[in-house]
Amino acid sequence: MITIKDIAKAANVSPATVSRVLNNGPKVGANKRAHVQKIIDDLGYRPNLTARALVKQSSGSIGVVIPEIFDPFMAKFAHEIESYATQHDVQTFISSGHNDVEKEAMAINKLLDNNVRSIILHSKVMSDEDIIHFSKIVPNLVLINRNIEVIKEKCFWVDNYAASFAITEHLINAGHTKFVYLNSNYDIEDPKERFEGFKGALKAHNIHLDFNIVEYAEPFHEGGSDAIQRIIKKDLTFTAIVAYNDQMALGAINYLHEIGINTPKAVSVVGFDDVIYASNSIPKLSTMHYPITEMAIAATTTAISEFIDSDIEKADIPHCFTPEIIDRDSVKTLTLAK
Amino acid sequence: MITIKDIAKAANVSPATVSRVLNNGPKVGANKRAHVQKIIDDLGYRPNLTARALVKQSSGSIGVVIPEIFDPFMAKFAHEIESYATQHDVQTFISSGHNDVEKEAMAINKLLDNNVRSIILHSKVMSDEDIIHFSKIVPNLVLINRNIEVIKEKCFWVDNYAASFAITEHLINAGHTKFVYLNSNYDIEDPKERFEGFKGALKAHNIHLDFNIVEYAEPFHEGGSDAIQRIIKKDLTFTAIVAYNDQMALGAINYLHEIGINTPKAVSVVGFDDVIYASNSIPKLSTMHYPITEMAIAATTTAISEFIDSDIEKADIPHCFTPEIIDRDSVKTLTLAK
DNA sequence: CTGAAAGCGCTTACAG
DNA sequence: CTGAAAGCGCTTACAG
Repeated sequence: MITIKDIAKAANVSPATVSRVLNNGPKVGANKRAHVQKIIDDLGYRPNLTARALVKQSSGSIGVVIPEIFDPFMAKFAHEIESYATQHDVQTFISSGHNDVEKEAMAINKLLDNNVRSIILHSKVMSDEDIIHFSKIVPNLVLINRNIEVIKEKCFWVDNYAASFAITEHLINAGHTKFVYLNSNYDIEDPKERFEGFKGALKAHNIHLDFNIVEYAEPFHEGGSDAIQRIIKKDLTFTAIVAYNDQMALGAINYLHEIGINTPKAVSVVGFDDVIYASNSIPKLSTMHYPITEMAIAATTTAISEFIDSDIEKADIPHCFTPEIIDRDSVKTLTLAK
Repeated sequence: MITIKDIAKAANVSPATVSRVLNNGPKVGANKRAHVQKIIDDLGYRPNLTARALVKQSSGSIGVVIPEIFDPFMAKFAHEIESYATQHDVQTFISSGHNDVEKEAMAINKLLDNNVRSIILHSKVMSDEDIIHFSKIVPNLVLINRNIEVIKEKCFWVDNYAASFAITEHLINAGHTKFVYLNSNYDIEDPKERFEGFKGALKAHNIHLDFNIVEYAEPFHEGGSDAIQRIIKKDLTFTAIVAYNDQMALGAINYLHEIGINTPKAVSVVGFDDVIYASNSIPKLSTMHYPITEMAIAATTTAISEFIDSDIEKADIPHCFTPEIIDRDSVKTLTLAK
């Protein structure tokens, strides 16, 4: 391994000077700087980041803790964060928290042991108190999909209410009044907020809400399938399904297809998230586009802005994001008899 | 930050002794060991991994370089590697190489700068020479989905020929003789090997192969859709489609659906990989199950076996894997008139 | 069984 | 503008 001393020797300067040119430090003569730089290049020297991290008491890396890398929604987040961080020459550690408080805490601690400069956390299971606790320990804790008042400037979240309101209204504008709502059975904020948005839209249009029309299940393909199956058994009349997310929507569509009910001819369906499947399904799903890229950039910028050269004004970074309607093929406009 | 010196002072021993109990080192009296351990626990001391890595000239982390975290197939690989590594208390760095030789090399170098102990690489764009070059620089370079003779013991790959042969034969056994092959247009080994397997199966059953029936496209949903569209224009007769992978298969199924051709009634379709979509589509896709979990475990074991306590015999780790047929709903058995 | 000392490869006051 | 020196938090021969 070639070290800073080797360069110093070869260049006939002190290690301190080499270090200064490496870090674009001040007070190095132009000539000497060029000379040293040439030797660095010639010998292909690469600084040992571990040593640097030790003296600086901090590495040039950030950590990311998400529930599962495997989940396509999360994978996209991780991908966008990593890609943006890499552009700015910062290394990213990605860890899974598996939706378990203990495991998330463990992941954070491991990251801390590795002296990351910042952690971007996506947690739906930690309490506000847990997170506030960690925000005091972690050098720079940034949160995605979470809004905690006291650390608001480190939070990036989506306006679930407005988004759910909008997609429901989209259906109402298409003439639908008989709804089914397929909700997630996870005990977190998002399902509640989205359901509130749904209720809000119905109310705004004077549509009565019968709680019989909502079913809860795991927010995945199977869950959507199960939930709609339970609805069907109730023998209700409906023309539109609002699902908690795309996966549930797609699960419902598939179940309906199996029993001979066509989407969108017989029933319209909308999802939420706009995951990759949404545009590859039959029919292509109308849904709310989750601004993952924008959120990832905002969060990563906040995570790294303190240790990179950046001309981004913090004040310009948005914290609350509103998804947009992507209207594809799963919604039919009703022509009313009345 | 609480350091080893703080513990030493509190326990009235030398830092060396603390270090020894931390590392389960030899030659520490049981009493003293217990005493020191208690102080460590009480104070909640966590060793600084950066410092340790510096003196050991190597961290307890491994690096993973994959084309894209975002790709569900790759995300699964990354997930399985990370999860297995975490079980053994080793931290994982995940980087994207973006299918670009320069970027992959960059990712590897960055990982090296961070003193990872091993790198698991999934590269389809580097030449054998490039990889052999890196295998000399990287402490322990492990390859997935690649088989390079001279570093065979570090390689883990799939028998594409056998797998493709098997799934094609599955179709032949169901009575199909008129095929279409939708291939990837990537200039890498896999498409060639799988196509050879397809040809091999036809030959074994004396079925004539007209090269007119193969079309090339990007190995994604759109590509499958494009490719089958080109086939349709040729006005060929066929009852079965063998696709390079699930995404192309699904793209083809969707396009056929749009023009009113039903799978599997009118045409049977098989994929390859068994990605998550394959079991959530309409119809559920018959495909070859890629043993990602098993391969990830084998690769990770090889990557970390040298620095963890492990009773796994290296000789017991398989290197070549054969996918299995998963028969779902996209293949129809033909009852022949003849 | 235990401790004092050297050293891993850097950075950064400090002094000049 | 430049260098000698100290130190980041550990581990590990070496000596006893």
